[in-house]
Amino acid sequence: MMEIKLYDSKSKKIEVLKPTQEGKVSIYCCGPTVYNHAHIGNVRPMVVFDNLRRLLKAVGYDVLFVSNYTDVDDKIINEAIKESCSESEITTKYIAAYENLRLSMNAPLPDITPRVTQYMDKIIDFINKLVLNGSAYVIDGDVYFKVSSVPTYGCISNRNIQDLLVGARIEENAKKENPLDFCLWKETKVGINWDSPWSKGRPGWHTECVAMINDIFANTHVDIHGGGMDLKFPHHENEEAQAYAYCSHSLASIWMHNGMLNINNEKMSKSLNNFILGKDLVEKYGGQVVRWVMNSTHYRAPINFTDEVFTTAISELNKIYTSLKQASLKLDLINGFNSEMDSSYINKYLSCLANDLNISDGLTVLYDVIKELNSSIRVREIDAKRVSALFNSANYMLDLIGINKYTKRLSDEEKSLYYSWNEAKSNKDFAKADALRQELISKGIL
RNA sequence: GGUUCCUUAGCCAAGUUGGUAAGGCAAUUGACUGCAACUCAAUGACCGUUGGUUCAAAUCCGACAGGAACCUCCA
Repeated sequence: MMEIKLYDSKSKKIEVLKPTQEGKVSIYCCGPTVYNHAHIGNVRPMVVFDNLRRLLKAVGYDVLFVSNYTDVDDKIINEAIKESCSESEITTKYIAAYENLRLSMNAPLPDITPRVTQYMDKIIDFINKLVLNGSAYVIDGDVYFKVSSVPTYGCISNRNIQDLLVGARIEENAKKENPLDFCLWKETKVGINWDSPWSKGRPGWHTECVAMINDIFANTHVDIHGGGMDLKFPHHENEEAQAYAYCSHSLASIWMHNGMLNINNEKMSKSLNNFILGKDLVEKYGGQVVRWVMNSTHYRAPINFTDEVFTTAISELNKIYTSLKQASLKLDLINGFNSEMDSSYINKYLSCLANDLNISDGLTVLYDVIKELNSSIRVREIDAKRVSALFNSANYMLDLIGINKYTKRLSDEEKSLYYSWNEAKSNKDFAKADALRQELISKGIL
């Protein structure tokens, strides 16, 4: 099996993926808090981890991909109050919207999508174990995690407790033993809440993922844990700390973080009023173009969205599909399709992707294929075997990064239309030829 | 204040272990074409600035300039 190399945020090195179970890879990716439509920042991890999932499957792994929905949160409660409805009405609505968005981005749903509300017993149980083993403490119905109980605290985000304390804001919550301690359970009187040994309340955000991983995956461990760069601290740091406190080992073999997204060189934020929803962008350009743009920059680097990058993406996709369309047409006319691929191109492509998902590098291989394809269909009599292999290879490469394959085939009627056009041309009946050409174009055949 | 990261042609962008820079878009020129479109070919980089290490640096080390993220909810 081809070796997969991925950058691990914790070791700060590119590591070879060594799954705990032979032939199987487990991935957990922090999902959205479903209080609103997903913004384009949420779209990036969809794409990045879907690319990873596709690659792992392509090289032969059995992949278990889990991503949660945070459906208990202050923002959800506030939204429910604002809309005067229940929390679950809010979350149901936005989970559906999120799933639609995923599908429009050609990112299939995860294998499992646990929700906090479904795991409340497990979460309470998990917190309780941390209280019992002394790494968490209870004050007035709240439960806090004791950061000092974990000597490795800071290992994910490369911080030390000293620096964090210096930089910490003045904490209004005087109840905590240490300003860095974070809330695992919070007593609450507003909004939805659950009974617990400590109070009626709800869990803190940082504890849900660990508790769910603990329940879903064996040994409180996943091969790959992913999310946005901004989750490194405090979210992932706190997850890791809880895992250590709970079972004395790391939560994940590889911690992957995708880069952020800027709009015209500015951070996307509500205050700057440059907040773009995923659905709006998809409506404007289509999921394929958006995905192509996201694929064009390495996943760890920030992407800057400008109109120009979308214009470029449209040109690039057009060029590729034009080539595939013409090749398909030529093959279709002579029933020249087979299922072969060019293994040399494919292997080269795979090894680019296997190197920490270097899609840019991989695209050079795709462009090589397209170039050869274009040349090979311009001859009088095409080599169907070769053209087909190139065509299939390009399609396969596109699919690996979540871009649609070209699959259209001509009907007999469409074929005869094409022949009529050729005939008119050879008869030098250009008026008729132009009319037929127009028809072929409007039918998407040319 | 602390911690990271980035700066490669008009634009996007790759560049594991140092050996004089992939690719794409746009542009110009040419070829092909009934006219187009498509396609093919050709044409571009003192790798932010400046010191240093080295036979050799975009790649390592230092300084400077500019930009970004995190340290608080955030993908």
